[in-house]
Amino acid sequence: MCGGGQNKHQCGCQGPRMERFIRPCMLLLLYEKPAHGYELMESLKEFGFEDGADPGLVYRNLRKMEKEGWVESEWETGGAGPAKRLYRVTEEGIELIHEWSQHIRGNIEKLSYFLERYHNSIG
Amino acid sequence: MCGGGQNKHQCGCQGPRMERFIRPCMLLLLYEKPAHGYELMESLKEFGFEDGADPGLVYRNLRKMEKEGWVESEWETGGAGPAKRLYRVTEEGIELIHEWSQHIRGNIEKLSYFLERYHNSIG
DNA sequence: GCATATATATGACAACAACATATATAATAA
DNA sequence: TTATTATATATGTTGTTGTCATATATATGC
Repeated sequence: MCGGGQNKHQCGCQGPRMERFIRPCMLLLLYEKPAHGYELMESLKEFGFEDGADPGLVYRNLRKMEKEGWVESEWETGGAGPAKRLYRVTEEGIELIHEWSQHIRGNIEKLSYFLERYHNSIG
Repeated sequence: MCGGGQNKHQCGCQGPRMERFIRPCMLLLLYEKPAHGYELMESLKEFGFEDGADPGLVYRNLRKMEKEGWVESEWETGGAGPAKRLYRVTEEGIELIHEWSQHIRGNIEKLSYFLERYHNSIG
């Protein structure tokens, strides 16, 4: 999210990065429409990955989530360009989206508490 | 925040953890009142670090932030118990709190976008 | 023929949370 | 008196992860 690299920001604060936020985003995108990695890199911009997500991050997460059984893939040959691996979310992955949403809700509350407290003491 | 360890949750989702959220929280606490590490471990509970933050995490972050010039410390001997290192936030650290708050605001927006989209497609 | 866009993949490195453990001091309970 | 607990700081080790660089291959446009 921030902290140098492709999602730079000006201050030296380096955080918080919310590293694994990319995973629920990817699952939700795949729920909406099966897609391949290159496509996800683009559409992740909508979730705040400003310059498009890092390819290594996307592909490795897809591999890992497939290993975990959250997504499944099939090769798509015969289209334009090189062969693409089409991913779709599994039932298990869909359950995970629901659980993740709960945690994201909790994280919003925690971040909001920080902001509230910040305003009361400094802001 | 979640993802195993001291801040466990039941689902296997492992994220997002928002790792470095501890740093702005520590700075804000030190702005409100100079404190030592052991004290911070306790008061971090108020920010959602449920079982109290990990000692290693707290002390290493204090060291690192002192190295960066965001906090400064002095030994406090002569009280009850072992000597404690009293930390206070520097001017530079205070500026950082402001910048961090902006990013936290941004992160809330991103997480909220996820939730909104989640509700529109599944929830 | 050559550059570019598309598409997937991996190697290397640094940052960080997580967990375990070591240390010392004072107060309290047995 | 001894053992235990609370206080307080610190470090070593491991696994995960983001980041960056790079390798590979295919199709399209110039």
